[in-house]
Amino acid sequence: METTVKVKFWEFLREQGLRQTAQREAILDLFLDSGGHISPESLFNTVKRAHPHIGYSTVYRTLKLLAQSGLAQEVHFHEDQTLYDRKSEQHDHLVCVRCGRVVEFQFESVERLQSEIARQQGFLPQRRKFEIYGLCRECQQRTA
Amino acid sequence: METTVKVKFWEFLREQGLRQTAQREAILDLFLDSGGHISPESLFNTVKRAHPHIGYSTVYRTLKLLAQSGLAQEVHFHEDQTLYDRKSEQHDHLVCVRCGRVVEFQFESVERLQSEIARQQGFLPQRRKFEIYGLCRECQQRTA
DNA sequence: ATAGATGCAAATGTTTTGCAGGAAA
DNA sequence: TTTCCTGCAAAACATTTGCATCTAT
Repeated sequence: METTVKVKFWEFLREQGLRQTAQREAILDLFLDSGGHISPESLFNTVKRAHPHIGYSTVYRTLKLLAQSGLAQEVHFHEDQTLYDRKSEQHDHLVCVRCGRVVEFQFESVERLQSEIARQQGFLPQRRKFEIYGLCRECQQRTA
Repeated sequence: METTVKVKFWEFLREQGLRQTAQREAILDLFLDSGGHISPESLFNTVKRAHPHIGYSTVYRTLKLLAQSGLAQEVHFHEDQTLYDRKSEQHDHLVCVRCGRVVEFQFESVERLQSEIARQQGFLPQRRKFEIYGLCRECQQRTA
């Protein structure tokens, strides 16, 4: 079933007149394996094992393509580094400030609240960022 | 009443064994005048008028101090630049993706939703980011 | 054959740091 | 006077770009 995602990316490339390459495939595979929330840096370090000569630029460029194709989404939990998240339905995140763990959640009520607030202020909402930062269960125990 | 805020900053500095300087005062004044959401860059450009020899580093360092003192808060609406927002109660933002306008809002229900979601996942919430991106009223008209 | 893709090195933009001289306490 | 600040230039980062060389189509 990951195959389906892969095929979508190849289709996207074809539509854009772009090419299917070994590097792009390796990067896509790692991105999918990661289960989401991967940084260009760690992806680069991993992909180097299979492609020792690959450059950072190829990783960055491919990740941008994944974002354009709609398969990935850029997120910014840790201020100065971009992570790439697997795109599914609109969802939000809980981020542990100690261990960095990220848990996704999806609540109807967030959606409703967003529409409601935007309407009141005359905004036409397009997307949102809802991130709750705190301590996950494990880190609470290690602290207390 | 801005004076009160200023006094708080001087107190903070004194407690930390730090000093009150003309540059810090100029930066604080501009930060307060801006009404929030100011970038180091624009603050630097403005403060240069009164202090032609001031350096970027002084601006950055002072803004960090303001954040540490609890008077300011770093926010990241536009991916690659940090803005400094005046810290008041926890509040959230609507950001216009076209003109960059930022509107703050404060809804009891966001607070409740945050607690509810965190509880369900076993997180101890500390802070959040809730930003709705879209078109403000004016930009909708210019588009449609 | 031809438009694209790659890898490298150099450039970018933002933020930080080292340091010598200057100022607040 | 002592400790902290400042401004400058240089360093650090993450990310992007120019370009000559390769490669998928």
